[in-house]
Amino acid sequence: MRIDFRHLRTIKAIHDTGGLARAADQLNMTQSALSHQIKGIEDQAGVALFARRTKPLRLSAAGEKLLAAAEDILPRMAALEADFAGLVSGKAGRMHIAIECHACFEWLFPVLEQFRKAWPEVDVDIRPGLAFDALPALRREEVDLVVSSDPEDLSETDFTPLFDYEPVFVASAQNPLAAKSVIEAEDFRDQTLITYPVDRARLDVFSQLLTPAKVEPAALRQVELTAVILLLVASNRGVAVLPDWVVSQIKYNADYVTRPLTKSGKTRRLFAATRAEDTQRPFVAHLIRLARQEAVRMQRA
Amino acid sequence: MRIDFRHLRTIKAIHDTGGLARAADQLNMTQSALSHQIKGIEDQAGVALFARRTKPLRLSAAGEKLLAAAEDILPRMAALEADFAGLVSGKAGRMHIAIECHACFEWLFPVLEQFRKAWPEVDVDIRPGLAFDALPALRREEVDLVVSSDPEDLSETDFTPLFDYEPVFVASAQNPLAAKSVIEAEDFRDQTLITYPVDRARLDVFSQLLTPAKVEPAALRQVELTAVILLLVASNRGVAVLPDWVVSQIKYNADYVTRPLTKSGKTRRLFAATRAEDTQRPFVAHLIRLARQEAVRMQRA
DNA sequence: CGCGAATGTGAAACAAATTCATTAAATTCA
DNA sequence: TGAATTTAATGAATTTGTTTCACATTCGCG
Repeated sequence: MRIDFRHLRTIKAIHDTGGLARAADQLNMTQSALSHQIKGIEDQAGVALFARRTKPLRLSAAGEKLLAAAEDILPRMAALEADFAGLVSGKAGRMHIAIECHACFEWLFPVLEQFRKAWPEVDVDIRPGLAFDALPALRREEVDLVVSSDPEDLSETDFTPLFDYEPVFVASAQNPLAAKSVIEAEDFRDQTLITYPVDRARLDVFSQLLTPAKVEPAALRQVELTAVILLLVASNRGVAVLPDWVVSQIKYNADYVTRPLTKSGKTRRLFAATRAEDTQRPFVAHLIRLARQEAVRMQRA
Repeated sequence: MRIDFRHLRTIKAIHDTGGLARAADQLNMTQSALSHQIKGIEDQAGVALFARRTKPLRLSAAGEKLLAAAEDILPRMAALEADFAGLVSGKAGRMHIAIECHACFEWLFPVLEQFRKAWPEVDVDIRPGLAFDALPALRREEVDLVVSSDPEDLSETDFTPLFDYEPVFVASAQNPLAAKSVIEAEDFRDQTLITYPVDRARLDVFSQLLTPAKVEPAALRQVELTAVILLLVASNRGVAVLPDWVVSQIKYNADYVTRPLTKSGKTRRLFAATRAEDTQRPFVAHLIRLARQEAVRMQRA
């Protein structure tokens, strides 16, 4: 007989009530069961848990140690059960997010800030390094929501539209291309293109424009932060293609101009991908609602 | 099915080995048993522990929580088992001591200091407030050793002699009684008697002299510390009766004199009382040995 | 699409914990 | 002190729960 939670509860009840019979009552068992139980542990561990000389049972040194362990462990177990209860009731859960679209950090943070306040028991995180296989990771429950602009027709996966945007060309006012009213793929041939440090397939400018047109820019430069990209563009160190809302949001410098792109002039749409089973869960639906609201607020800006 | 240590071990093994079959192997069970086990918890708690979509089983949010609990609790349990092992092997244990003789603090502390170093895993303590019923408390395993000068013929209880002493009368050199070479019970009638704050029955001066002679001192004063008793005696605020070794040990002041007591001039003996079952345990026997050594050292002083 | 590896399932076998009935022991109180 | 009462221990029977066995199912990968 291995020591077990049952035994911890037993020793605690005996100590609390001061007797086998009362403890048995509290635990809804017979006195005999408890007697057998403690005999079991004593045999197994080879120590006496109680001083048997006296009639109301008293803890021995070993018994005190077991009791101490019980008082450590039982509350920890209660906490676990509370966790589970939270999970079942829907108040708690996990919301680990993968974003394929790098610029999306910009609007995601305020959304998550609101969300955290509304669902304090939900474990929120953004998982980096999944820009690639984010949808398989969603299916595998490695993450719980993927922000993506390339919906696939997967059963078990829902794509909820968040908002529409348009990739726009950004360049310094000094750049010769500023003179053109519309930018085409060929225009990139002699430019330094500044992008986020992610795979080409995940960048609208490549997937929508340059790759189909088989155009390679003169140089590439990868920059992490949107503000820094715009700074570099403004000082004519290169050109970029960013979602329209990013450009209108961040106005550190008026020295750059924006121009539509021919081929990808068409509107793109951003989606929240979730597992079908989760889409209706209260906190998942709420996060998506918050994200759409934030998008509206942002478009107005 | 209640959550159980078995389940904690299971979830940990599955996580560590990354598969049911391998985990089953590690736990010396069949894969099927684990499958049933997991299903059991999931049904009981109403949460999924694993993402079932993927083939190598992956933990779900609830599973992560259970794993976290396992990693909290299992080491605590291992510690308990180590405690028990120590208890069984005799390296660990409890040594709670009751002293009927109040002066004994004086020589007990250095003994316990040595003892603690020799037996770091034994829980050493001095239990106050048991000057009375110390022997019953010993039998009830409330304490493990009683320092007593009144051995009783109890089965199950051993009395091991520690050392002999003589209660001696102490008074200021200015006190008229200093002129007498031997002090008798009647001499206390017009004196202030200073004693430890314990029951009369536990004080040699009453049990051996005044109570049999039906003599009541003019006044009583109870003082906690031996050094303070001697201070008060030296400044002639009262007289006291103390074990000879106490008086010879503490020589803060030479202004007091010591005189033998007629009636109780006979030697008294101090014993270590232990439960018969414990007397031969290594650390119990060692403590008694240390105590006798300290007594010899002290008598020489 | 099918093979192999991994997991799930149900019935039966097995093991373990609990109960019932009773005994033994210690404590209380008259 | 001794009878009454409370409290714990024991052993056999029963119930409960866990594990195994044999087989079905699912998934991933070539």
